[in-house]
Amino acid sequence: MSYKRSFLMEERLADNRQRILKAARALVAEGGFNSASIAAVASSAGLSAGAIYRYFPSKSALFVEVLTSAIDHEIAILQDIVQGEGDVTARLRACVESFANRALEGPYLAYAFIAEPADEDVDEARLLGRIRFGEVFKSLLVEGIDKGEFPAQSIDIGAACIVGAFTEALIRPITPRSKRDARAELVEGIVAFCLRAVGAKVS
Amino acid sequence: MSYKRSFLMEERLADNRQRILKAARALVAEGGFNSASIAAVASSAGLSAGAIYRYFPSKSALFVEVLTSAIDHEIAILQDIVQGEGDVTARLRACVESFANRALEGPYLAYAFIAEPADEDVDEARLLGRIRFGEVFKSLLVEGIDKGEFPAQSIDIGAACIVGAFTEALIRPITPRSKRDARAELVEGIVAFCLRAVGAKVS
DNA sequence: TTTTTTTGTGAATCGCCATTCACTTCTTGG
DNA sequence: CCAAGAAGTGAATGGCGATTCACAAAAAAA
Repeated sequence: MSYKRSFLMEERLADNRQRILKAARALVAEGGFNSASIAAVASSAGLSAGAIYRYFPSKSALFVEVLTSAIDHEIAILQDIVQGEGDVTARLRACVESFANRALEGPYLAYAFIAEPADEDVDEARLLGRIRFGEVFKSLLVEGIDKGEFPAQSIDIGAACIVGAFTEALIRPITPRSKRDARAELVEGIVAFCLRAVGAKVS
Repeated sequence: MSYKRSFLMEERLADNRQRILKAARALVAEGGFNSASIAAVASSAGLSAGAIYRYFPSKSALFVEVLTSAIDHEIAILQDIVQGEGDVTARLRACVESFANRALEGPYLAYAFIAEPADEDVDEARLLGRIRFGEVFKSLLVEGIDKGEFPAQSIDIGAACIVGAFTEALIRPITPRSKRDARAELVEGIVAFCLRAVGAKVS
């Protein structure tokens, strides 16, 4: 009597959902939120506009998920580095480098993470993401100070400043109309700035 | 034959224009771009919506002007400090303090300067503003390195990072839903971070 | 004062999308 | 194969707010 989704059906549905997310991510990545209308996402995912609403209650819910999962991924990478080996200075360096490099890959996506305005809900997710990035750096700062690698300093402010510093330095090249060469130099410059800022010994 | 505006008329028109700008600024300052619809600006300036278009060709033109003139003002203040007395370190400190303090006064306006997304045109103006802020810090960095107060370092990146650092540190408290106490501490923390970052001697 | 030009009004238009919905197409269970 | 339920479609709807426009009020010219 009652309808029961076959395994294959379940798969297909799940797959659709993924495809929607992926399409949305890709659109944001290459053109910012503006170019990511429901219609565009739908067609790019090979579905109709209406179908999107079988998977997500609203546009912002969709993009919150896009953002959040991208951030999750990013944070996981950073966490790995933080929990890794080496002195705190080296790990801080690695975090900044890693983040910066990835940001330089997908300009718009990073831009969207960081700066592009959108929905209230999406913005909230973004803010949360920043805070989470901040936490990662906070933990490094605490450890560094503990081990005497860094001088005493305000943890919260320092963490926010680090996030802000590389964020801003990235946004200029990230921002639409500009080439990005000298990537390595840029990243190195940012790293150096951050290390000096926290008072790391090896500059 | 041809119509010629009386002096009083000219005055009144100029005054209207100013009132529109002021209303727009005020609205942005207290509620961000969202709450600054043409209708709102108009009524707050004591005019009809249609009238706005006699003074500005479009909404974005209006807001570009709001933003630009606010930034001009800000830059002028910083320039003054830069051209002032004292060693470079002290002036850098003064710049960061000054900017941060003013940002903390009018949360939303600063937020709008820095982060709130809007029109393409407005964003462009914002980007330009950031670059201009960057210039100010660049000149300080150059001077500081020249005089041996700071170690050699990448000027452009350093300047961008400074702008980014205090910007981010300010945005969190600036962002709508959060109290802001401990203002002095925050500002001091940011200053300290920036000074360490440029390698200033007195920390 | 009458005429002409400019300024001001605010309701109607217009464009833009997200969201909905009546309908079609596919799945499932019999 | 058929009936019932689920998924998918895409044109219509609806809301929002910038922009326009036919008209009214005010100011200058005659």
